[in-house]
Amino acid sequence: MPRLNTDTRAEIRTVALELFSEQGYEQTSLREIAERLGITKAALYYHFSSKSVLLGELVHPLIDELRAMADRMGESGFTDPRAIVEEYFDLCFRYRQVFIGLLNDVHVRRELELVEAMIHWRERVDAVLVGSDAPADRVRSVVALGGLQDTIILFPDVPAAELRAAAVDAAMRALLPETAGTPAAKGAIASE
Amino acid sequence: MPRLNTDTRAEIRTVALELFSEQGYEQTSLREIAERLGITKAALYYHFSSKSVLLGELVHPLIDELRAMADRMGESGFTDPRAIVEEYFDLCFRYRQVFIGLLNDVHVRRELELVEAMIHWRERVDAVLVGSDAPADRVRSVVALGGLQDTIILFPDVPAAELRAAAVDAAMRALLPETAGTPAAKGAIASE
DNA sequence: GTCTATAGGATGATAGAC
DNA sequence: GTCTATCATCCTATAGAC
Repeated sequence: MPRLNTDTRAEIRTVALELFSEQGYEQTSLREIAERLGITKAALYYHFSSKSVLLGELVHPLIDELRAMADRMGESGFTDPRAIVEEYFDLCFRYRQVFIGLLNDVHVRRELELVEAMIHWRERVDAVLVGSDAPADRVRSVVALGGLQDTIILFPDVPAAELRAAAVDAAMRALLPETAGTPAAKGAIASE
Repeated sequence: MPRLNTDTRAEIRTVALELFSEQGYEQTSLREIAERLGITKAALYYHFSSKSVLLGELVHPLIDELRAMADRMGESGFTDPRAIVEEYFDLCFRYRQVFIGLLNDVHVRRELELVEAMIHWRERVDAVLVGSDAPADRVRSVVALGGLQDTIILFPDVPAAELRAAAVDAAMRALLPETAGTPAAKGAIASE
């Protein structure tokens, strides 16, 4: 019989994200998800045609937002490094459960062909952040954004505002060209 | 019959590391490993008592070295931030296949109880690198070391020396306290 | 050291009743 | 929408022959 007053589809997504994040995608069976909801695997298949489709619905919103962010850069005047770094932090933070639990999962990256997408995204962002596509320069951007992400994973209990301020600050310094130490070196970057 | 002129045990380790890195630990079956070596699963079990033990033999050397590095800090005079960051880069680089392929695998981290180990390690290293255990300060260390790791993953084709120079440099800047821009702020850190 | 054969179990997915 | 029952497939691991 139908369960009362519930949006089963949404509940499945919620439980799936929880379990995928905790245990990994492959290590979580549809049986587990169904059991926690008090339904059967077959009912689950009524709502999602496959395990992979369920995964996609969890991850795609983040991917889409990342893509939209990259699109907005370059086109419009969205080129201020600090603004970009801050927005990237906010995006990672908003989707932190997906970020931590799913984007780091080997199988998820394979299944959704995420590696190429992310590399491509990074290339575009790096170019704007350090104004170069030479590896020696892009390294700075990778340290900045990669390090930024890690703070969200490693400090789940630090208040968001405090974390954001400290992390963005450190990331901005990582972005500075090698001749750093001279605050005026790149105007908007070095100033606060 | 025994295969000629081969060290099967070592070959298993090599092939396992390759496949685990490419596909993830759980996604790689012992059948696959055995097939690639031209032996059977049963032979594999002769050399390694379980899949988990095989995994442990691949990962433990790295864990041990990380631990040894943390032990050397504090005790002896091994406290120069740049030296620590450089050694951390070298360690990550030397074990990059394990680092990229296994430490990022959810199931591996679970199975080897790696999360607590890594968090503990980071706490000790952070304290030496930024001289504080306040989150606002530790963030700098996390950005520095986390970002450093990412460069190894994202730039597999950049010559090691070039990568190291650029990555360590960016990481060192991320470590600077918020009042950065004044090169003399922390002596050895800011100078090159 | 390596083999064949198999136990024992979990999994994703489907068919068809209600 | 949810169920029961089942399929086909894969897995880790073991027993015992050679």
